[in-house]
Amino acid sequence: MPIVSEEHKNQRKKQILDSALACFSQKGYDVATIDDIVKHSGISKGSIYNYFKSKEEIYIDLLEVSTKNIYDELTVQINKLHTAIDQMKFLFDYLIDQDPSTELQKDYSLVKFEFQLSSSRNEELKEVLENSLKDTKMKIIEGILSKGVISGEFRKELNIEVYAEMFWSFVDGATLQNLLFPNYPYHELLKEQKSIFLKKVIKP
Amino acid sequence: MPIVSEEHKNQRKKQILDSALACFSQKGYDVATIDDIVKHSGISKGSIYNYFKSKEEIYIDLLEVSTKNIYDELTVQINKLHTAIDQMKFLFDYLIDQDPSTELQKDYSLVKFEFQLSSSRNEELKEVLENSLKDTKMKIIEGILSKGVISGEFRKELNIEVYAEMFWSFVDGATLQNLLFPNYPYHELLKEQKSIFLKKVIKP
Amino acid sequence: MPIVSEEHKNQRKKQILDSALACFSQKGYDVATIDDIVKHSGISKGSIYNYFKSKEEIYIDLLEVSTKNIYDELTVQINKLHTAIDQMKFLFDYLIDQDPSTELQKDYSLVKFEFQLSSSRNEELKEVLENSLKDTKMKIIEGILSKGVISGEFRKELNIEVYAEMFWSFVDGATLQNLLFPNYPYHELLKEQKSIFLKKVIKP
Amino acid sequence: MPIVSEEHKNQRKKQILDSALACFSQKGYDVATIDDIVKHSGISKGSIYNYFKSKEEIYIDLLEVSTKNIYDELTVQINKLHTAIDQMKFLFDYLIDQDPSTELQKDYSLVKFEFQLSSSRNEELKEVLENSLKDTKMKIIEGILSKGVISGEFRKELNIEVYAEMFWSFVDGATLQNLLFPNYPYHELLKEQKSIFLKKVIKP
DNA sequence: TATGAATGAGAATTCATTCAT
DNA sequence: AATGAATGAATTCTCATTCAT
Repeated sequence: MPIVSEEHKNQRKKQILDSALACFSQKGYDVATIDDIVKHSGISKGSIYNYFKSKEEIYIDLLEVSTKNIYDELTVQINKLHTAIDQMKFLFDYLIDQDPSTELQKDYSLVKFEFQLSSSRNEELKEVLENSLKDTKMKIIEGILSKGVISGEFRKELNIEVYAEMFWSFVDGATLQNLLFPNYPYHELLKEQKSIFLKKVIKP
Repeated sequence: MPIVSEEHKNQRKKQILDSALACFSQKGYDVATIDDIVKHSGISKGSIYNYFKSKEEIYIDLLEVSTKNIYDELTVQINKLHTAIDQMKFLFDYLIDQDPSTELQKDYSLVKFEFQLSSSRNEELKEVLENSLKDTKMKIIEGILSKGVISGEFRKELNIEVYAEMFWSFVDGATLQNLLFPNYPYHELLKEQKSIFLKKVIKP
Repeated sequence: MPIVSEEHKNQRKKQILDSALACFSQKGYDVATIDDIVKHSGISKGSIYNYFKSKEEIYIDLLEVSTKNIYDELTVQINKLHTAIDQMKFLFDYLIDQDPSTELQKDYSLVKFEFQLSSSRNEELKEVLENSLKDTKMKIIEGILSKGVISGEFRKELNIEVYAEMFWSFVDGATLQNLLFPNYPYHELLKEQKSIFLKKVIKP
Repeated sequence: MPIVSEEHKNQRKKQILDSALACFSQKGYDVATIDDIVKHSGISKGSIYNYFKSKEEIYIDLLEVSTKNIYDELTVQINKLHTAIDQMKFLFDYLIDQDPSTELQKDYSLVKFEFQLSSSRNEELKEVLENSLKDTKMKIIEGILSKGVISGEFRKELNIEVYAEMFWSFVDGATLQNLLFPNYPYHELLKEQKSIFLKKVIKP
């Protein structure tokens, strides 16, 4: 018989994660302190430790929840479309429109990149990344590509895995550059890449 | 021991930077401690602070020196070639051969990516990145592209800046993915990208 | 323990300042360490830094609080007396009675002298000294002198500022010598000075 | 058979002590570093440790040498005068003329006060102070006073020790205030004190 | 003698986590 | 559940002193 509703608890957790996102984005995970989150969220230190058992748990939860939110929504939109080509175009356009991304998008991207980097040194984080984040992203593009191959829209001999990796490595690379350099031609690059990628993939 | 040769001092500095690279790569800049560098290098803490005035200075020097070493060498090799197409191919092949890159290469890449991330939160680092690291990389590719445009090898209407950014965003993106995911098809991706890029760039 | 009364927090602060006084007095500000204060007070290092943000802040607070306590009390006592001559005599007697002063008095005096010295090299300390410490002391003596001039007890042509400075320079000088040399004839000197000073000041 | 002449060694020592005086005055003994002295003197660290076995020894030597220099010279001048009254007047005038003292005078005074303070916490320093510094100063004034009593210039019943202490406690107090407060009326105070002191001391 | 690189104990300060209220 | 005071291990950096050259 909980004193506080599940609803309220989720609300509280979300509040903490939102603040954590802001703080980790601004200062980086290692430099940001629990006190930063306290100040940003207005929630006491003790309370934060009621909801999460460590700073690292906040980090992991943050990434899992954010990623899920973003890609679930995207998947729904993509599945509304009927051809692989349309889906592919939609995915590109969706990513192109992200710039000039919202502050939230930017925060998320920064934190995600740092997480990826940290994960290369920390087994627990790596597992989260592999199982949760990477998987979600790859499923989307692999889904579209195999759908296209099956439907005959895309080239039969297409190496799906390579093209899927190629897709995200370019997008992630561009997103990173875009975060780091103010005049980065994100739009142009993605548009260019869209046309190149489609030409390579679509059956001539 | 004093009144020691400049040679010896440079050797000592290099030793410290080498250890710093290993430590920063293994744990990340924030988590790695000066004591880690002490342990790894066998040089005392006091001595390290005789050569560098802060942990941050080690970080910056490390990036500047490493980058200079890598790209100076690369530039020399490229300049030996006479056509832009050969230079472009050489650059791709050079990058393709980097994988499965030495441990040192990997360490450098990891640290460089973390540096890029940190630089988005720290003006001093950002300046180093802009003035030193980014600049060096961009000059190489822009040099090749403009040489090709002038010589007539490449398309006249080529937007050099966009293609230069595109080139590195892809390479950096792939390098990052390669670092993070063991089965990343780095070779295939770069080869594919080489053929795509050349086709786009070379006058038909 | 949190959500603790303001009372308790003030008590804690006082405890830290008391220990700081003891430590700074015993070893000097620069030589005394935070660990000394930890050991003396039984309060953990982290806690001390919850109450004061630096060693220097402890120093400044210590001086301000101590001075305020001492001179506020003294001012109250002086204001109970109705003639400037009585006030002047009381002030001398009060200072004469300070010797052989309590340990606390001695500690305070030592720390105060060191603070004065440090303040000649540190703008922040100098400001505290000028605005808080010096001012408080000068107000007391200037108050008495001008009261005496107005009431006709003291010589009309008395240069109040000069005599005020003279008063404290002598007292502070004697206090310092007294601290430093065990057989210093503090009593006799102040009694002598009392009679000289009064004779010079009182209208013949 | 020394390689370097005694002359040269003394010259070197003096150079170090001069720099030490400047550094200790500017930053205080604890804060000033051997490297500060190295920088100021142009003499290497190793060399400094050839001439003095520790930072503290520099401190002690500095005080002893400076004090000796100052008071030896003063004693010579005083002994040229034939009456105690003239000597007393000369001493006052000498001290009055010290303000606006030279930078060197100021440095010496600051360092001397700090030394006095430190000596209250350090037996070795205390001994130096008692045996060397205090003694020298007291001898001068006690010499004059007893000469005056014997010659009949001064009051027979004069308590020489008390008046000697009183003299220096006032002078040192004023010197300290003068160092610390830019507008301190050092001249006026000493002139005033000169007339008071002489009146009290000279046989009516 | 002169040099200045090397050393490491020790300083101030921070911060994730705990826990009494 | 919520609070925020308390803790102390861990961090960066300093500096008197030593000693090989």
